[in-house]
Amino acid sequence: MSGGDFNSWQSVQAEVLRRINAREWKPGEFIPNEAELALKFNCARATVNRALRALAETGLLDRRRKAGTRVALNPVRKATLAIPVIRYEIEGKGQSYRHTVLSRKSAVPPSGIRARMRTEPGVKLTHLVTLHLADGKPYVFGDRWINPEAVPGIESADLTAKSANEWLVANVPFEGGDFSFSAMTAGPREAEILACKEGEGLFVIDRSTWNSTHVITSVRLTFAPGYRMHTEI
Amino acid sequence: MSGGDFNSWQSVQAEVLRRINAREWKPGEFIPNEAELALKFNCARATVNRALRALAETGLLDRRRKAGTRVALNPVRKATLAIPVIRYEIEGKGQSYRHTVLSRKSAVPPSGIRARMRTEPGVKLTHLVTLHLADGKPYVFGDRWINPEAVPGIESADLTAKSANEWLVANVPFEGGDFSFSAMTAGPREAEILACKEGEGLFVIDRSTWNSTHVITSVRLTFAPGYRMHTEI
DNA sequence: TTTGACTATAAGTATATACATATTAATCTG
DNA sequence: CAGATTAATATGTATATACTTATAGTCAAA
Repeated sequence: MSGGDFNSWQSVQAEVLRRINAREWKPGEFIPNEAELALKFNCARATVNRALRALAETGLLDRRRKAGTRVALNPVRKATLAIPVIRYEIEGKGQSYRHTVLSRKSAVPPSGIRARMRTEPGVKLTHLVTLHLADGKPYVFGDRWINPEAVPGIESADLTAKSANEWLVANVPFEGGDFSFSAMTAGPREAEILACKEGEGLFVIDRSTWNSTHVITSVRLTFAPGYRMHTEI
Repeated sequence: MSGGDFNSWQSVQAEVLRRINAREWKPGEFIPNEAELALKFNCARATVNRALRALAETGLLDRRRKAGTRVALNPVRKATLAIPVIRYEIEGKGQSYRHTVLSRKSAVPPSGIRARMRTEPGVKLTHLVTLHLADGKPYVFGDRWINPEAVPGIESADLTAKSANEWLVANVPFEGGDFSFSAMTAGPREAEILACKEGEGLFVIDRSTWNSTHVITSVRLTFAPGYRMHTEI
C-alpha cells in the first residue's frame, strides 16, 4: 500500500489530520519523518513540509529538528483574533462613528502605568481620555498614556480629527504589543462616561505597544455593556 | 541600485517591514510584484513569496492574485491567543486543579442554544454544568450542551475523572470552532456558584465546536472575578 | 449599457536538489 | 564515569523551473 497520491499540501494536511483524528497517530507519538511521508504520499518533501508546518502553527503538531514531528499531547488550540481600529469596527457595522477627547494633559503616571511603560519616576507622559461613539451612543472609552519621547510630534498633534489610536497607527511604527482581556464592574466614573448603570459588567482590553527602544503607548479600553469580541478557527 | 542581497526569507521580510515603516511603501499602495522583488533582493521568487505570505498572515499586507500585493490600508493586527484546557491553565500556574459536576441531564435546549447547535425543535441534548476549582477556590464554571448524536458514548462517559472538555478533546475530533468573549454582571446564580458578590463583572467565553456534520458542543465559561486572558504579538 | 468571453498577469503551488542548522546519540578522552 | 567531541539525522531553508489558478481589464456581442 503506497497510500495514494497527495499532490497538494492541503491534501497532505487533510490526510495527516485524518490520521490524527482516527488515532492512527496518537497524541504524543512521533509520526514518520518528512522524507518517508513524501515517499508514502508520492509527493515532494517540500510539500509535506508545508503541510506539517501549517499544522504545527495551529498547535496540533510539535516539531523539532533532529528529534522529529509528534502529535501534540495537549492540543492548545490557537485562535487568531483581529484587533481592529475602533472606527472601522463601528463603521463596519453600518453605524456612524464619532469620538471626543474628554481630557488631555501631561502628567506623571501612577506606578502601575510607569511599570508598564518602563519610564523613570517623575517623567511626565501624555495622558488622554477619549470616548468613541457609535450612532451617537457611547461605545468604548480609552484611558491612554503615551510616551512623548517615543512619539515626537504627539504634543502638537491634532487628536480631534483622528483618534489617538488612528494617529499612532498611521505615524508610529511598532514592533510588538501585548494584550489582555478581562472584565470589570462599572463604577461611578465608567457609568457616567458610558451612560450605563453602576455595577454592570464591562469588557476591558489593556494593550501596550512598543518598538525596539520604547514602550510607545499603553491604553485601557472599557467597552459599553453588550460588547462582544468574536473569532473562529 | 540593486538593493543588496537578501538571501533568507526573514531578511526579506525585515526589509519589507522597514520600507513599510519608513513609508517608502505607503498604506494602500501596491508594492512591486514578487518577480521584481526577487530581482531587486537578488533571491528566488519563492523566498519573496514566503516573506510576503507571512506578512499577509499578520494582516500587514493584502495580496490577491493578478491584482498584486499592497500595504494594508487599515492594518488590522492579528493576535493569536492560545485556548488551553482549563486544567493545564490552572496547573501551569502551580495551583491544584479539581472539578465537580454540578448537574447533568438530558433536556430540550432553549431556543438560543438550539440555534447555535442547529438541532431540530424538541430534540434532547446533554446539559452539563461543571465547576472548576483552583486551589479549592472557584475558578470558572461551564454551562455546556452536547449533541449526543455527534458524540456517541457521551451518555455513558465518566465525566467526573476527566472534565467534559478534556473528554471531548480526547475523544471527539473537531474541525472548526467559534469563540466569543464578553463580560456579564454576576446574578444570584453566578454569585453563588463562583462565591463572589452579586453585581461583579465577570469574564465570559462562549464557544462552539463542530465537525463536518454536526455542532458537537456549545459551552459558556463564566470566570471568577479577576480572570485575565493574555496574548502578545 | 450590460453581459459575457477572452487574455494577460500576479500570486499560488509543486518538485528536485542542495545546503544549513539544531539536536540527539554515539564515541572518545581525561 | 563525567565531560567534551564528533557523527548522524530530521527539520529548515534556498533555488531554478514549471505549471496552476484566480481575476482585473479589455473588447465585443446582445
